[in-house]
Formats: sequence, structure tokens, C-alpha cells
Amino acid sequence: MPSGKKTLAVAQRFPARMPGGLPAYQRIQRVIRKRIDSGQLQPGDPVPSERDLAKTHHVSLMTARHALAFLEREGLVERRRGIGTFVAPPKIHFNKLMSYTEQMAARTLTASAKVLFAEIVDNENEAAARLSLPPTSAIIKLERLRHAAGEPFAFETCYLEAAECPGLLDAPIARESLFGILERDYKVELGYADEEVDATAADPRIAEMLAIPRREPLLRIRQVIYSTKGKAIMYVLGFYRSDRHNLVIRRFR
Amino acid sequence: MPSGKKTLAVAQRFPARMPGGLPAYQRIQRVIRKRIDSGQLQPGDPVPSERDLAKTHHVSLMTARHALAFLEREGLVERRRGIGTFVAPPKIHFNKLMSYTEQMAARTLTASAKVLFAEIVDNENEAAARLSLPPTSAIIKLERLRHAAGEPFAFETCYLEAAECPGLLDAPIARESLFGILERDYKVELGYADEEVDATAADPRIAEMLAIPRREPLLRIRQVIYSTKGKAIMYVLGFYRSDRHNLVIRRFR
DNA sequence: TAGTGGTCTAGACCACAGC
DNA sequence: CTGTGGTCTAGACCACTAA
Repeated sequence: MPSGKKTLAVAQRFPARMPGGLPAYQRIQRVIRKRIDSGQLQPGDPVPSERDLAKTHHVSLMTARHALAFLEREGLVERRRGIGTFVAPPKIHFNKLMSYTEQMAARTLTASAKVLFAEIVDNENEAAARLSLPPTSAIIKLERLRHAAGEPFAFETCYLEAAECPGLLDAPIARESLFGILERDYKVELGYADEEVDATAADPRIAEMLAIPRREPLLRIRQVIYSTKGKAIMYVLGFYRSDRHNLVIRRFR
Repeated sequence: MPSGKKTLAVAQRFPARMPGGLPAYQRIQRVIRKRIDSGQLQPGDPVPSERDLAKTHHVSLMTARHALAFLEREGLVERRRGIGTFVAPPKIHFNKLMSYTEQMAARTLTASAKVLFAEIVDNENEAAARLSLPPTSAIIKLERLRHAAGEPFAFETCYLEAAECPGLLDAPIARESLFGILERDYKVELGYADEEVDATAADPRIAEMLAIPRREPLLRIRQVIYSTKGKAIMYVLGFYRSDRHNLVIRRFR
């Protein structure tokens, strides 16, 4: 009895089709994001209600809800029961995994990077451990000095499994965003990052690179970036001038 | 025609009832959390699938999904399409708004607090602004030195609107968690917090209080805590010894 | 092939805010 | 009162993984 399936008349009118290849809720988000980015929607302005969005996008209420719920987690909108959904003050995108280039762009700064070191190494035990690899694995090590507004802003060291990114060292890593290269050329889907943040003092080498006094406080971030499938892709150890950076996050109870 | 409503026979069997006063998806979360906390479920162990949870808790699939989706955002579980949902490694609860007392407890440390200052003031312009109040509003100012493991760990200054918390200065703020007092005695439902994190150097006063050298790097966190209804409840400015703290967060792409 | 999570429907009732 | 977001149903089909 292969045709035991019922396929109710009511079921599945458009869902199988995803115009643009994107899920409906993400398409709705894209529209709202665009309206905010373009200034068409200002902070405090009301976003269309769940019911409006459902109607205009021809989706069910749950789908429209899903779109708004995610935007709220990002801090892009605020939802108030009985009142509506509103564009949030522009506190920068909370808890959003972005490349350094993207972060600077969000602050209307153009970031550049100077590559100080780019080789395959096999003696980086800690990095290997963070990537869940054996201690002496072949690892791409990439040291970059980050500039913005004509000043040195930060110093980052990236580690990636060499076997996963053949030829990466020949890519234009000096000019292009590493995120962009990974996503476009290596088809890596970045999913999330776990980060450890603390404060530390600039050692002589870093102080000189960042053009600040020795012992100056720095923000230190250790970041393990995972793919959407949960595989550790990259470990980044970064030191950020504290007079030029502050981390903005949102926590929920 | 007031009775135009249809009330389909199929609709609403149990939903109106919330045994325990809690939404179904939160009850499911509570059960899973309990099993993890008690060690009954270890990191890597599979969590019941959406369909299992739906069956055993007598809810629909969407509701079970909702429960698991939130637990994933907290970093408590990991979901893998086609495979299942698993208890995540115990990286501490990401992006979770917790009081200092709760955070230390999660690290199996007992925190205590010494109150250095507790008065109503009206000249804290910046704090007032963070709380969205007029510049010279009456504000409760509370300075506390945080101890754990017999050492000074951190220095925090809290600001709350005085009109919202009458009598707070008479509460046992030295012994009890401020979060607990607010939630229990003032019926405040804490919702989320926006935080700005950077690094700074210890000034003479803070260095002495924390028993560290001057100019030592500290983690500085400015935190605005909001109620579930989006009202700013408390502003906390904290300095944390960087050798005793690191912030753990998760970001999503 | 069976089982998982991901997306989606077409509604429902509730709690809440503002008029 | 209307309109909003919050919770929920009883399914559906899809994409994916593993046996």
C-alpha cells in the first residue's frame, strides 16, 4: 500500500516553492532589514504587525511570527504585547557573528588588513585543541594587523585546518574578507561562534604594532567559529585597542 | 451578530489550561534542564526528539520545537538536522542574564558582597540617561565590592529608579541577591540586558579595593537591565579582575 | 528506508494595551 | 471595542543522515 498517504486537499499550496531559494521567514526578514537599512524605517517606527506581514507575504501567522522573533533576538526590533513591533534604537547588531571588516563597515569605517604571517604550521597545540584536532595537525596560521581610519586598531591571529582550505594562502587574504572567501570559494556555511572575552595588558610586541604604550589594557577575544553543521572551522585570537572597541551584547533571562 | 464566531469542533482541547501556570514549552524546557542539571543527561547524550517530546508532553510538534529552539539559543543543546538533538558541552550558559551571585554559583563559588555605599542621589546624570530618566531624577545608588573564594573579585555600582523600588535600601542587600529581591519582593520580571564591554586600567581607588596593582587591566561592563515589558530597571557599571573573570558569549550568523 | 530537524498552514484562544 | 503579540493545534512536505 504505497499510497497510504492522504495528502489532504487543504495541504501545501505554495510551500514547496521557495522563490529565490530562501525560506519565507528569511525573505520577510530581508524586506524588513532593507527598509531599516535604507532609512525608510527609523528607530521607534512601527514594523508591520504579524497579521499584516502574513497577509502581504501570503504566509501564515506562525511564519510571520518566526521572522519577527528572530529579528528581535538580533536586537533589530522590539516587540510589545498588545502594542506592536518597533524598530529598535541602532545599538549595533547584538550577538551577530560578523567579520572584522563587516563590523567596521557597520560603524561606517573601512577596515584594511596587513598580513604579517601566513604559513602552514604543525606546532600550535592550543589552536589544534580549540579546533578539536590532534595536537600536531597541519594548521594554517594567519597573523593580521587590522587598520581603520588610518590607525592600527587590532591584531588578530587566525587558525584553520589546512586540509579543509587547500590553496587558501594563495587567495587575496590581504584585500578580501576571510569570511567572504570561506563562504564563496570554500562553500563553508558559517553558523555561530563561541567567544571568551577578557582584558589583558599589551606586551611589547603588540604595543609596538598597535602604536600604544606597553601595559595598556586591551580587549582579548578568543573565538571559535563553527559551521552550521557544528564543525569547528576557525580559531581566532584577537587583541583589540580598548579605546577603539567595545563589545555590545544582549543577554536573556 | 455577536455570535459570528465559529469555534470549530477541532479547536482548543487543553491549551487554555496551563497546569502550573507555565506555558507548555517552558514546562518542557524545565524538564530537560532538570535532567541535565541532575546529571541524568550528560554532554553528548541525545535529548528526546521533537516527536517524542510532543507525544510524551501531549503537545503539538511546533510546541516541542519551540522548546528545543530556545534551549539551543542558550547553548544548552545542539541540534543537527537528520540526526537529533544533543546535550551541548558544559560551556557555561551562553548569553544568559544572571546575577553575579548566580554566575559564581555556576562556577561553584560562593559570592558575597560588601556594601560600600547605599543612598538615594539625584546628581547621576549618566545613570539617569541609561535608565531613560530625566537628568536629576532620584536614583538609588548602590556600590558593592564582590568577594569570592576569600578574595575581592569585582566592584559594581548599581543604579535603580528610586520611585520604582521604595524601601529597597532597607532590604538585606548585603546578604541576598539583588535579582532575587527584585523578582520576589518587587515582582519585577527581568527580561534581558544590553551590555557594553571593554577593557580599562585600574584607577587607584579600584586597585586598592581589588588588591591589585594600579593600571592593571580590568574588564569593564556597562549593563542596562530591562524588564520583560521593555522598561529599563537597573544600570550596572562593573569592574572585574581580568585574572578572575572571562565573559563567555555565543554569536550567530 | 526510517527517523531527524526545518519550514509551513489556517486557523484557534489568551493576555494585554489603548481608545 | 479593536488590534497587538504569545501560545498552541494537528497535521503537512522538505532536506538531510544513517543504517
